[in-house]
Amino acid sequence: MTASIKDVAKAAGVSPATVSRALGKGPVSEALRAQVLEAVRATGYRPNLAARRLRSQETGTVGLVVADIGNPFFTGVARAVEEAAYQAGLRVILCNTDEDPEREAIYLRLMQEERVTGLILAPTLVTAERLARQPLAMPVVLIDRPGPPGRYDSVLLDNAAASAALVDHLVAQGCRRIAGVFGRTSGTGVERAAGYRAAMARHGLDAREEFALPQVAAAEAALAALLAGPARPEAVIASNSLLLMGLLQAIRAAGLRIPEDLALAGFDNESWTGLVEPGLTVIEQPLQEIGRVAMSLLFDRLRTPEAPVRKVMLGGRCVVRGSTARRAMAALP
Amino acid sequence: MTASIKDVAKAAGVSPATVSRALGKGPVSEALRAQVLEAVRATGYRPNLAARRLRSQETGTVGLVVADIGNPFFTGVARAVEEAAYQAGLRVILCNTDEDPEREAIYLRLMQEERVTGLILAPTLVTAERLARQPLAMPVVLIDRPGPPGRYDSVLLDNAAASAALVDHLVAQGCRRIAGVFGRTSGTGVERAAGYRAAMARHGLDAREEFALPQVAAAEAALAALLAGPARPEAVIASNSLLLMGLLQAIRAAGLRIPEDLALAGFDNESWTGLVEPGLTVIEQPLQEIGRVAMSLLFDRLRTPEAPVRKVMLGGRCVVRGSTARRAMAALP
DNA sequence: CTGAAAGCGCTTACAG
DNA sequence: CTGAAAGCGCTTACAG
Repeated sequence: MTASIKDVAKAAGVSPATVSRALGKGPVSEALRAQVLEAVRATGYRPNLAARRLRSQETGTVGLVVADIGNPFFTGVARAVEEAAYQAGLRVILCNTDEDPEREAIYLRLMQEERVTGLILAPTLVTAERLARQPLAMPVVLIDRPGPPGRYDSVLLDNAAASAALVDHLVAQGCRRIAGVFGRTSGTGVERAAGYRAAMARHGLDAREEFALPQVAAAEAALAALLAGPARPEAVIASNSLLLMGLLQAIRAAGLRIPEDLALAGFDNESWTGLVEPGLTVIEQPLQEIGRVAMSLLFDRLRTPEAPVRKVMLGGRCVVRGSTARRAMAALP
Repeated sequence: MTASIKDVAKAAGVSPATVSRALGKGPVSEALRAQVLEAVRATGYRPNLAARRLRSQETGTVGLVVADIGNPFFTGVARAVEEAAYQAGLRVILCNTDEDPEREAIYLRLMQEERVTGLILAPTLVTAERLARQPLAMPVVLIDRPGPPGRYDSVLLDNAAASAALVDHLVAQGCRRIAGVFGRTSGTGVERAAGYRAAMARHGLDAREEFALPQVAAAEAALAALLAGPARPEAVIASNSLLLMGLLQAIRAAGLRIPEDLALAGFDNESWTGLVEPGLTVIEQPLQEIGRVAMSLLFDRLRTPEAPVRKVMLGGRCVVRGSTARRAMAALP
């Protein structure tokens, strides 16, 4: 069926070893190389990567395991990872876990069976905890979400600073009753909640937190809980874009005006956040940079396996829009 | 380093063949199977997929090559493909070409070298044409975009019907000068333009077409061209969501009201189209179904390679929103 | 620079 | 049911 290296060798009148060298980096005379390339063309030969990997014990493959490839955050990071991998002559296997720890486990096992050179992983909370007990037997860089402290290289948003930036901004706009709705499947939600709490305390304000699944419907329930409470909030922060979208819909459905009745802010500068009325104030993450740094950490780790663990924290950018505008907000009591 | 099947065999006191059978489907006594599983646990053995694939000549892998994984259309289809593959015990290699024919060529070559069982492909126009001259040496199902006629199984939106539905709807709302902005990198844009043209002709109306790269900036230029023309359109149709977003921004930037000054409609029911003001009228595609049908066509093809080529056309759903509301539109001349 | 040979880690006829 | 042996398609020391 498909031509093998033997067929090419026969067609070129050389040994399989010479074909291999001509197509790889081995030393071959120009004359033979030309013969080989001609034979490759004639036979339509394509190397069998399974055989190459088995023999060379190098897969030239990076695994990228993310929670939700439909999330523009991960799409953006994936692009950067793919670009860096391409530059380095590596392939990327992209796996989407849908925030499901079971799928995560399946894919992590698969990555081992594929013998990937290294892995870039955005783990759920469940898997982050399992990683503490059952370390992965390959070089891993964590992105977006914290894992067990001090075990793996990682590149994260400075979540404490980002949450603080949102709180500071809202306080500057005159808000005092600021609530937060945080995703509960990832360590990121936990970190952003902690940052929010710390910032609120710094301002001498009471924190009011809800934890929710990263789903539109869950955000609606969270808003209902907040509105039902004693001191109705003047502003709400969402820790991810799905929750932000859910809150926006729920606030509209409740007939409340943004920002007059309720200011709204969140994470991730997705294009729709700038298209809705009013535009939503968000923390923009440096997607490209996260992907680039993750690959760079991975390459460093492969080069020097015993180097100390590195944790890189990147700053976000606060994009201010109408959803937190001061002049439009109701006067404080 | 990593345990091989020999290590497991030694630990279990059996031959490598028995280990292989115990982990696969071969006939093994219950006693030996238990010993093997215990040895697997003890050694932390994970099969080497490269070796398995080389020996069995089956990769158990489906390639999915899409133009833009950041596009919710492809994300949705990819989910369905992945789900169907998972059910069938297959893996999916996801490749993102960014509408770049060169990257497409690289990935198609890679899919051959990976010896994928089959391929699901959404080709650019350039690659669709190349496919006519250089057929792919593996089972392929085309999705979303047409290829060379009669060569490959495919599952497509009924683009003519979808375009007609938009035109009919706009005509029913009282529009007559309906323009269209179509993506020019894919066969889909071409098909939707043809459907638009046919529907306009059926109504006795003049077609007014612009072709643009699927980018926000290109949509702005297209709108400028339309507005600069002699008979300013009352409505514009966008053939994909990036163009739709670009048109929305450009119309707003031009200070025009939707739908009073210009009605707007397009393809793909992305969440933001329902969140903006006014909501945008769009054709919703059956993403799940496209992915499921594609995999089913692929499986059929693998089973019966000589069966006649099949082309499945799925209907879209017209989601009517405020951007094409009649009462709000200006009176006709 | 070139070829013959070994071997990567599996699976699978082939005997028993 | 079980084991010994062959071989998938490559690459890479090893000689020359």
